[in-house]
Amino acid sequence: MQMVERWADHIHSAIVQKIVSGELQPGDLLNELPLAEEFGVSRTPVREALQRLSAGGLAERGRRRAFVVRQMDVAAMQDLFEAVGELEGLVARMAALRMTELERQALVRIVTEGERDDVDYAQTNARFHGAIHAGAHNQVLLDTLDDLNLRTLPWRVAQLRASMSRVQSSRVEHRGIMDAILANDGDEAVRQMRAHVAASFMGLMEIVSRTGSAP
Amino acid sequence: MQMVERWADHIHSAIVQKIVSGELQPGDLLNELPLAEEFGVSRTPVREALQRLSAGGLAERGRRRAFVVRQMDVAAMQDLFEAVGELEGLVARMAALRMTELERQALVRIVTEGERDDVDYAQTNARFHGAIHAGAHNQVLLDTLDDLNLRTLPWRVAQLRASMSRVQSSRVEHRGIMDAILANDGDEAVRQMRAHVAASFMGLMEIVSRTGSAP
DNA sequence: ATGGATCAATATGTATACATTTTCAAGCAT
DNA sequence: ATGCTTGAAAATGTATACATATTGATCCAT
Repeated sequence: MQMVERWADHIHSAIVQKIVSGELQPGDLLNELPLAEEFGVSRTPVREALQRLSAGGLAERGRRRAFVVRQMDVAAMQDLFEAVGELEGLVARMAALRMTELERQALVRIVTEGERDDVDYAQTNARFHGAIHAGAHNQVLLDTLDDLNLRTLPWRVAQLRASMSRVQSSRVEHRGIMDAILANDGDEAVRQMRAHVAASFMGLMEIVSRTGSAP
Repeated sequence: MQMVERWADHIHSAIVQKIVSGELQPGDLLNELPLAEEFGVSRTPVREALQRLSAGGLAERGRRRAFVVRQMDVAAMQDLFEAVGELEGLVARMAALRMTELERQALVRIVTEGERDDVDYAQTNARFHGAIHAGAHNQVLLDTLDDLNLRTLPWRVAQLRASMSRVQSSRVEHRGIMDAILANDGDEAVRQMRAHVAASFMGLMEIVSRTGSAP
């Protein structure tokens, strides 16, 4: 009973990886035949993968009805980042009100360990937000937020490498959010989380105006 | 240059309609071959439609990897309804802070006309929420909320017919939310919108425990 | 009688061939 | 030179055939 991963799933994951890593950039063509040849399969599983990418917001239809890696103009980017910020705030407030004692201790551990100098910031940040998402105890909001965050990743990779100065202030913000949650202060958690997300997105708009173009 | 709708789109819309209208109920099989014969096409466009249904949360994989109309246990239902309530509240607050004067007047008109006795409540409710969604001026949140609301529809149809008593109180709630928005009172708009959505979902849990079952 | 293995049935996964649509360019008329 | 028409090229949309996997039942061994 060996379960072999289906090609459609594998191709989907592979293309997602290429998009969020920057190997595929917004506007790049996603034609079926070249992809099929690249993976050594027919167009059928490639089509399924592309349709899923489109449903997830990472691809859109371009000329000739072909899929392209999603492009976003400045307005769309602002909407996306604002949505993520508001949702992260919402989830942070819920976490502040209903996290279990175990989950709170795990959060403290993540923040504390993340303040060491030999740990990867990106991973710490992911674990931090992951812990809060889990603490909100709502699978639907978790999935929704994951989808939106995935859509921001292609635009964040460039920024992540550039601004190491963000790491130090981000650690401070993490601790501030953690304190608000530990104090069951939902409103304060919202405020600080919104500010944290906004700060994380700072400087991305100029990248958009360079790389992105209106669909 | 006549643009003929593609089968995949048509089939997708048709199945969505059947699901939200109750003709297809949670747990019902969505096998490819019967659907292909029903629409007089091959399995290919049917598969695309089903995959899109799954991505939209209206279908899920069942036995034999076949798709079925999505079932939800009580916990999943609570998560979904809570998510909708929180997001509606979020959007209401944003609308209160940034609706244009024109949009505010349109909202007043919708609420006022909705209080007449010869108009359909479901339509009025849809127009009311649509106006607020638009007033939030964020396409991403609008799309997200539309997706989640669509997922609640299959469970609301039964309820909508049953409880006519909700109409009167719902009108009062609409006016309360409107007043908060007109007063630019974001926090009050959140509170009232959450209460409104929660009241709209009242009584659905028992339907879940009858119809739905754990996946 | 029960447990497990094997095999057939059925539905999905993939490959391939054909149809349709969309671009783009070349050519003609104005 | 400009604008429209026409047609060929290329990509997606659909149909069909084949491969694979899952499920359920039957048969055998204990």
